[in-house]
Amino acid sequence: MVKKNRQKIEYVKKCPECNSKNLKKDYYKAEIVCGDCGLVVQENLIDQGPEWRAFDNEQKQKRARTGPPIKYTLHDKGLSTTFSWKNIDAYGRPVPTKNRAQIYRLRKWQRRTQIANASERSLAIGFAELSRISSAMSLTRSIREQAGMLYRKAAKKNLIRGRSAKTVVTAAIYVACRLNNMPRTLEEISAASGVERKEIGRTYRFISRELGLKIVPTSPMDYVPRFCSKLKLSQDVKTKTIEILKEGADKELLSGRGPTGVAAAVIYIATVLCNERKTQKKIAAVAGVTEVTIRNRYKEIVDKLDISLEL
DNA sequence: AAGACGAAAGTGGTTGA
DNA sequence: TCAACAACTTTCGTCTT
Repeated sequence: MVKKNRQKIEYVKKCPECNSKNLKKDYYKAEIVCGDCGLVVQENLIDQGPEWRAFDNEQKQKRARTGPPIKYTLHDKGLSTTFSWKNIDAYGRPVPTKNRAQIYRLRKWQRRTQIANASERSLAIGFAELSRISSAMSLTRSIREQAGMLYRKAAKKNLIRGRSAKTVVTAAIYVACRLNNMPRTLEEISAASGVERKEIGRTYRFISRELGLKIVPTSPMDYVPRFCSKLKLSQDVKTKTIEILKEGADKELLSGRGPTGVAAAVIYIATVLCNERKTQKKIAAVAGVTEVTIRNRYKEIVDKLDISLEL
């Protein structure tokens, strides 16, 4: 359902003369006229609606020349100016009656300029959150944009209802990373965004299903460059790792295993082979798995590929 | 003392009846 | 809806460097 963007003016409801509710708005003469007795009940009417009409969302977007104010801070936690509903001034004195009407108008416009409507608002919150998280994770521009696009799509499909904007944005980032073959682990994204891991996973599954995204399972290869550089490993190790992974993929012994665990184990093997040994603990920390998993994987791989690791 | 190893029990999510 | 299940984690004792 599309919400009307038009602001409601507080119109007179009944004709004071004949009590008829049959009032007609006349935007050309800018007045409200009683449909029964012809009395002009309100003058100087301002037509706050657009002069065009739109019959669907696309038209609405095309024709709208203005949007909500692009000031993210307005949507930030209490950073924006608000008017108290109480009729007292900054010193706690009651506002004189003659100024009340003015204050009332100020309040009204304050509200109106801040929030165009609920969906625009959550969009703004989302984008503010998006830029925060993506810079914390130093994501590339194209991933940011894709995440933004996904978020917009999700918003259009009303998928955010019942979820927090932040969670949906976070899930969008996760998806965008995967689509660009630059996967991040759920832990990494969780750390940068402050959203719980399982919450991200749930939301990510939900939006990828609803938006009909085809997401291929991640390959351990995608993690290698990032993990290696975090561990400050040489190019030799990286090359070796990729080599082993390719061989492993050919023999189909990597399927069904967590890609991060496999990547970590193969990196471990490569460091040993290249005499650049890192502890399992360090690799495990970078990859977000436990040492035990590394051990299990690398035993399997060494067995199947006949790699001898003399120490 | 730190790292590596492995057994055993626990966890969260998927699957199939 | 529930139990079975696979992958992975946690925990902990033991061995190795």
